[in-house]
Amino acid sequence: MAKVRLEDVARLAGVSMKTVSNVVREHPNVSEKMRSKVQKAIDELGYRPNVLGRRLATGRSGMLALAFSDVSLPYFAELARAFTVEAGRRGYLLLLEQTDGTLEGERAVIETSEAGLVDGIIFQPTTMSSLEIAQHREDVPLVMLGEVPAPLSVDRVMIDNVEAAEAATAHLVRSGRQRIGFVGHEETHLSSTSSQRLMGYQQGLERAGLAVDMSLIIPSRSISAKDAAVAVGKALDGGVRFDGFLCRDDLAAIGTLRALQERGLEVPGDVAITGWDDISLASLTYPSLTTVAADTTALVVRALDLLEERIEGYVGLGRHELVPYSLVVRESAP
Amino acid sequence: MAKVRLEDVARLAGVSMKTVSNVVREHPNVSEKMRSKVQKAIDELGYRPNVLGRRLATGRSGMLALAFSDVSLPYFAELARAFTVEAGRRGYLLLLEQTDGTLEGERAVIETSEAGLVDGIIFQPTTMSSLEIAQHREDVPLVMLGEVPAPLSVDRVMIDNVEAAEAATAHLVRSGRQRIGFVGHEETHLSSTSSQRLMGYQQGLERAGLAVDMSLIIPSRSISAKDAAVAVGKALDGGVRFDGFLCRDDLAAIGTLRALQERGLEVPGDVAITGWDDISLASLTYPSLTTVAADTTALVVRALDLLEERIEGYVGLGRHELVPYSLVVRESAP
DNA sequence: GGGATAATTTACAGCGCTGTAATCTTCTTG
DNA sequence: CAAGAAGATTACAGCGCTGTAAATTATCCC
Repeated sequence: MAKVRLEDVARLAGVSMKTVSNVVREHPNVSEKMRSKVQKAIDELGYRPNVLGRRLATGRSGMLALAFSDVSLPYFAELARAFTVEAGRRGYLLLLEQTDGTLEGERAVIETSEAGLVDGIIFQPTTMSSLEIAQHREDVPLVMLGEVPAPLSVDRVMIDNVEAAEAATAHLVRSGRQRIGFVGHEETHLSSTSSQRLMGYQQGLERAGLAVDMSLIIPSRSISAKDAAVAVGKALDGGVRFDGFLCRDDLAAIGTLRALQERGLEVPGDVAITGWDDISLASLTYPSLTTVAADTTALVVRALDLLEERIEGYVGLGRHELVPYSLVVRESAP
Repeated sequence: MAKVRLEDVARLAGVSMKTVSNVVREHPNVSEKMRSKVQKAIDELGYRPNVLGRRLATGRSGMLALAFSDVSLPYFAELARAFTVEAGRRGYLLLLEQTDGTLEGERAVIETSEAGLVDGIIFQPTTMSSLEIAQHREDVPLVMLGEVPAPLSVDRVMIDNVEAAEAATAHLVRSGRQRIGFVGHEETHLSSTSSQRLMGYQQGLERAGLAVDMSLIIPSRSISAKDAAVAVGKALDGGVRFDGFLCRDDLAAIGTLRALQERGLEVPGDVAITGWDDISLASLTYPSLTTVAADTTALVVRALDLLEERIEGYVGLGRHELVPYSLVVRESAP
């Protein structure tokens, strides 16, 4: 079956192309008579509008790009799901782009976004500088996610990482922990995410009158459970004692948990652990993880709200919004 | 800065649009003189080709859709990552579609694919019937993934689930397990995936001379670690004894692990567990999971090979291919 | 150096659709 | 019942690009 075009339908129905177009798009000013006549032709021919043609004509592609480092990280996977669903509800399709957290990858995202393929882009950078982000073509609406400093001109949605980290630290302190470690940040090139969480950790300790002990701060070769396990294991084997861990994210927490259990330490008996992100597996480890949970729904909704406003033509300084978070208390740090 | 079109570049460089187009696409027959002249104009204007225009003209969108139930499931997230990367290597962008495993969702995928937006689609259905899949418009190349029976006309890549399940079962038997349970299939509307794995489980038991005991077969309310944990917990609390579990997937295995640990049972001492998918966290649970690992790279590469061949115009009966798998032996079932 | 061949470059028609503006109907209302 | 308003329909240009085929220029060989 050759492809059916708008024109074919118009010819069969004996009306103009525009009328068919109006019927297809449910334009209000179409008489019932026309509508049914055209609909009949559409059904008969099995016509499907070609999205590309429409998009060229309207200048809207109906697609959004979602760009972050790596979907295989559970937090991003869950974020991707939430965005796909909500974007779908708003009539957009989602293009997935991964940057691997590299500068090249992030630049590629910006490039792609300029090719007119997508109407807007939701971007969680890891390394790109705020300056460079600000220089992207202004005609492509962009909303940032995450902790990288946002240029004044760009919208951004995040949670207050410093505050949340401080709250989690306070929670550990409250349960009597004194030697609280921090695990999972990068060994070099600290990301903004890690640095804000570290800052909150430090504040939390200081506010509790505890000294920051550098030997308790354990970086990880990569953002993964495996490397966190290795790093924590090495520290433990090196004789460092901990009674609590503020982990940069749930993956680090899972790695930490394993490193402790391998060595016969009890969680939370000997050591308490908090994670970050509240990935769905966080409630299924044993013990389950106490973790910082961003209000993902709010995050997604606000990000898309801001993006749609930009797409509708809003101009103005970047709006920098915070969405709520909560500390979900589970077994690993009651 | 208003958008720059091909025509603007052509005018500035004093050449035809087609020549600019040729330069942009690195067409071989362009003289060096022309190339540099045009390139200069391109740089001066900051021209970026508009992908939509190109695609309308060539009839190729350069996009592929990847459709499955839910990216937030780790296996799919990891699959999505592999596909994005490999598709990117081949010059395609990936559109993510989620079906939630519902018939509606799966139909929507087929619909979208017909709108000419994507050049092809990689689709892992859960419930759609082979007949209905076969009826999709033939002009949209489609490659199936997974265990749903594939129509004769459609390409499909999978691993031999029955054989793999049998192998995993045999592995459990070999370590002396006698009361091996199966966990994680649907309570009603068994998916093809579950049913094939159950079949392999049954074969494995029978071949070892063990009887199939229905009380050891534990369905789960949903494909999730949480529901698997609940289901297994209920069985254990109901007095059913197990010394091994073949789990439908790693999530079920994680849930099972937790259910056992909560009740003070040792893994693998009292009970051995195998999972399926080898998600990245499988090596970081404690104990780590023995699991069936599909050769994802091969899967992705073959799926894209087949799809590209279809896009290039290959017609012919559906090719049904198997890719290798292996049983990764870790702590949960040594 | 002339004719033939190969290499470049160009003009132009679309790809499939929608916006605009113009035209034609139908409906109100004094 | 006619004039004007409102509603429905249409013709057509054009979104930004590339394929085709024709036109032009360069290259080759005896």
